[in-house]
Amino acid sequence: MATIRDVAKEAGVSVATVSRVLNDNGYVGVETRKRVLETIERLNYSPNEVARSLYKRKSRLIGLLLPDITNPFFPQLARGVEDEVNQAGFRLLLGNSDEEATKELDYIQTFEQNHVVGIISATNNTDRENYENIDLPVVFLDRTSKHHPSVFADGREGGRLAARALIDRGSTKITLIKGPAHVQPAQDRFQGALAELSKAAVDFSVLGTTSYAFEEAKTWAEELFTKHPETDGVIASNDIVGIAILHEALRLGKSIPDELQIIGFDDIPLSSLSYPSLSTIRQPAYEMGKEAAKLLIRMIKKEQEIDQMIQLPVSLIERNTTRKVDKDE
Amino acid sequence: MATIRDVAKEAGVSVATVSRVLNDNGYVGVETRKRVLETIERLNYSPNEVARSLYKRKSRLIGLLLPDITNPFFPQLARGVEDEVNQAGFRLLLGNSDEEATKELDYIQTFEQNHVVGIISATNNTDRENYENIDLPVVFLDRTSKHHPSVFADGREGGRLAARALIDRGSTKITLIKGPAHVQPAQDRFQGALAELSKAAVDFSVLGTTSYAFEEAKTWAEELFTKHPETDGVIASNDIVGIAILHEALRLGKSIPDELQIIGFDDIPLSSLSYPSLSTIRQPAYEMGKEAAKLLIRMIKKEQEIDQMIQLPVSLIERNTTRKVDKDE
DNA sequence: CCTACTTATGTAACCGGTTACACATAAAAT
DNA sequence: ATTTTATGTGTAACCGGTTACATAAGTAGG
Repeated sequence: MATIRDVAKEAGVSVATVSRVLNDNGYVGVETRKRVLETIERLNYSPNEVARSLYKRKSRLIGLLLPDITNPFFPQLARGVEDEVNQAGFRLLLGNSDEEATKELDYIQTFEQNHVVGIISATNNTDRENYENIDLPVVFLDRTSKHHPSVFADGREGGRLAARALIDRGSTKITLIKGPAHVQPAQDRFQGALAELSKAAVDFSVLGTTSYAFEEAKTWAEELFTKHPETDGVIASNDIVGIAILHEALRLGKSIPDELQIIGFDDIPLSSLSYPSLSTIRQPAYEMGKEAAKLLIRMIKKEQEIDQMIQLPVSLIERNTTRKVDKDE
Repeated sequence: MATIRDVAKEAGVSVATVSRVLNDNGYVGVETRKRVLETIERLNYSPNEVARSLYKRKSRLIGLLLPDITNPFFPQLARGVEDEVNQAGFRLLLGNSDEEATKELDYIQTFEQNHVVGIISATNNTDRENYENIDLPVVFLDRTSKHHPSVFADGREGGRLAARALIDRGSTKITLIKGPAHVQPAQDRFQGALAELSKAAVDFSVLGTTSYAFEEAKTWAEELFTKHPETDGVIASNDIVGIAILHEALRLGKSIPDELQIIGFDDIPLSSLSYPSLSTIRQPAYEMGKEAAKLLIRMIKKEQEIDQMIQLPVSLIERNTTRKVDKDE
């Protein structure tokens, strides 16, 4: 692998000149520049980022910390982040925390050791000491923090929308699935839905769950119909749980949406492919990722004041697990 | 951020000694070691990976190149890779290529510039010049290459299994969906299924597709039933397409699996949550990721000769889009 | 004609680790 | 008692970029 010194020698100039050509700063004569560029080409030279990072004390890497890329919601976030940071010349160091504090800490350390210029984290416990003595730009994604800028969807409003949707469409015995207690956005949705249900003239019950994993979603679906067989409307904590419930309901021979309405949360790509297709509250995951990345990049470039909180709107995606409602009611 | 020199000064030793303590090599007195460790603790020192990488000419990073993390098959691969490399102390630099040669090349360059110690790529065009002048260990995942070790599932056998399954369960007018021509494993499956169908006493037709994206899957599902309304068995190119077809079939009022059997490929997590749940050919994605990582790590450590090709078995996952068959036929 | 500024280029220090080599002492071998 | 060998520690070069500073020539202004 050729170094800048090789190029310098070959082109008959000093390393400083090569560096100037490379970074397009300082004065370089037209002829010299041409010669250097030609030599770079010829030697197939590409600068060593590591050496550069060492001197500059910063790399062109950004750390992205997710709970679990295997959960279909996160790849979309990740893709949004990636597309945006790439455009600005950055690359991603990726980590899955599995919501474990140790793994999280390990990754944060890796990020620092590798001189990342910023971190985007979609992790719980946002205010844990983990993030307190970091002097890097940090943006929380799909989470909120008092101490760091955050990008998230309006979960409360989402919960309200979901509840309103079922109520408006005639469900009267609603079951509200409460997602894991430690997952912030799950609780926001829950609170929003709870508030709306409380205001309305419907019966409802709450079913607590502890994770989002596929396997367990099936268990909860079964539990739901054992505990609340008479329910005629379910607000799921996310689309995976929603689809699991749909599956179980069909297995039990329930007619959807006539006997039972179901509404999910997230709008993961596969939701539109369930049958009946799942009505859901959409979070603009890809856009959220992009916004977080944009925000982080602004922080990295120290552009003016940055918005501390970016809340993106959620929307009701009406598909076929909820009944149609007359527009003019 | 404290440096090794700060630690050395504080502990009253030389940087060499601190380095020896850090890396646990060379001779260090018991007392000295204790003092150094205590100082490291007190200063909250953690070594700068970038400086280390520069001297060693290798980092602790591994490059992972995927077509698109948004496709539900790949997060599983990625997770397998991550879990395995983490255990060996490596971290991941992630890139999505979107199957575009330019992006791919850009990422490979990033990987090299950042001194990654190895690359795992799940990219087509494995034998493109891209990978020819790399003097790093490269493992192809879910793809094969003549020049580099590869980890992949037995796609041909998968195709045969899928075809056999439908034939054995009584489909006689089968439609075989041919995945994108440039995606190697899709073609393997296709060839396998084709071979099996050709041998059997069934009618069949082939429908070509050009991508795996969600949106387009719906289009092909519609196209399928327009062109071949009488089909009673579909071999989908992957689970997403399979689920899209299932969705469309149900929308058209077809009874599954009585009127129409469907078999997918991959066994993505959501396949078991479709209704009826999707029968499919399972690829052990997580394990494939792990195997690829293990292989790469062995190459990095230059342990003995390495297996050039690791083929993992596929298996038929019989769920409810195929009919039950008597065991003793 | 002299000063001041612009343009062009080179030298060497620096970033923060790692390690070859030198040196010193103590213990073991001859 | 002398030579080896094992143990413990320090000095400085090195990895490959970037950049502060020095030097020099050309040219614009007074």
